Amino acid sequence: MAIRKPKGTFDMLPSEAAFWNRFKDTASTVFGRYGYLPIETPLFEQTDLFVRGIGAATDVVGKEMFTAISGANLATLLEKGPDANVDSFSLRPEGTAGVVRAVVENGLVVPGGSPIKLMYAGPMFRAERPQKGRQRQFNQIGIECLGAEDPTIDAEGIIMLVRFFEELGIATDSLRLLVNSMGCAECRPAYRDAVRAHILEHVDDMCDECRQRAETNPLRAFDCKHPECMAVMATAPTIIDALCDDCREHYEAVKALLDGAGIGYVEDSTLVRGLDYYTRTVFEVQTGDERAQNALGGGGRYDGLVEEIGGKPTPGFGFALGYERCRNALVDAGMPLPDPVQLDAYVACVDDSLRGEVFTWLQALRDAGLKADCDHQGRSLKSQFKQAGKHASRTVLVLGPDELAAGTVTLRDMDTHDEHALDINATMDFLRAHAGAVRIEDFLAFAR
RNA sequence: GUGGGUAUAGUUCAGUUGGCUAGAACGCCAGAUUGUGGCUCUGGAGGUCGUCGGUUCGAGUCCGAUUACCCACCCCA
Repeated sequence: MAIRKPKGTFDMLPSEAAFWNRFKDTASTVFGRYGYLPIETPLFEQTDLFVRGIGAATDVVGKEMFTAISGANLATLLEKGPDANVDSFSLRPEGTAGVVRAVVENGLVVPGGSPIKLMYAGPMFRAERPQKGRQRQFNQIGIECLGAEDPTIDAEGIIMLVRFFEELGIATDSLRLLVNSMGCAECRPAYRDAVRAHILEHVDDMCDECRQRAETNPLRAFDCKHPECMAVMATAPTIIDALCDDCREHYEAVKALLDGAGIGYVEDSTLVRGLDYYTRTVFEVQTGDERAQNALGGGGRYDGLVEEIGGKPTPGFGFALGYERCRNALVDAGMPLPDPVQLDAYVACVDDSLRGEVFTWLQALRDAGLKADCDHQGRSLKSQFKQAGKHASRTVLVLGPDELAAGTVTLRDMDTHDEHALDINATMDFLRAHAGAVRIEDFLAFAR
């Protein structure tokens, strides 16, 4: 039986891949305006980085990581059992931990120094049951800003995200921006205890999972969709009331900056990010319709993360966007994927004896900077023209016995149907004179 | 981990109470007189009907198992 792709993966065929490139380019352009610089980190890291960074109690770390142990270590593990202390690596389930690790390891931020702004794009891996908008290998674009606690970082980050969606062509009035503050190490523990107490008070009305959450992570009960649980949580104390003065001030400042920039948002005191590292500002962008997997992107502040993975205390802020989900939203809204095939010139061969000439012309065109191709299957001239049409070629260059005898080639403009007899030597000279820089418009202008 | 759905040409799908030599559209290939595309017309290639087993004179069609995929819950981007 033919080998198939692993569950939850997909092939990016040419038009899809072209769109992914456009997505990355758009992000690079927009985020670049805010001073964000590109970074690439490994697709796998030591498992411990994610355990400490994201949180051992999270679903992402607890049951969704692809973890590998290299050959020799595997032997040790088999020999000594689960307590053996061996290197374990995991495919990255998200981008923040790796970037923060790189910043710390390379000393990119020092206490009291300038903040650094970084952006990344690439695949993430989670061993989930696949469904629409949720794959095992999926692509994210994200940004991280390390070393600045100021609310302007949070606000400009959110604005930047909105601008990105605008630039991409997603109608922003079809999106919903939710914001909240989760407090900090000062005020969150007390709030967490208050929520736990509230759950325990109504424990008989709640689902098994939420009872469990009371112990492990009470805030997550806000995400539960059981009607009974939602009813209970609707009367739970809100984080906003529990914020310490510093957090409240920070939160108010972020909102004021968003208001000033004319960014519409909805305050949602139940918005709880599922990763443990978030503090203070958290936000999420959703599609307006109530589809499954409607979170296109989300993020927030993580002032404790750097320290958690072994760096000096350093504030941080970041967000990530799911490429496939944004793509789905755009396609559902009627946007066509780009057509990746668009040749400048197709070289047609009238007689088999001239295939050598065709090859020479093809190389000359390509070296001049044009996208050019020819038939590789000995097709008829008529069929070659069909191929040119299929590849949306702007022109066709015809080489035949008649041309050869006259020392010319025929250039057909496929849009206007005009044909020009070009002198071989003069044309070759023209192509060579502007090697690498010829555009098809230049070539057509030369022909006239 | 839990639940539901679907598996027939490259793709999207028809196949009526079991009688098929398994079809359509699109795509692909080739032609429609002399060296020229898109439209139209004609012809052609391409399927052990997911896999294994059962019922039957006969199974794409019924039954069972299995695998894969899709969708939803959960979680997250």
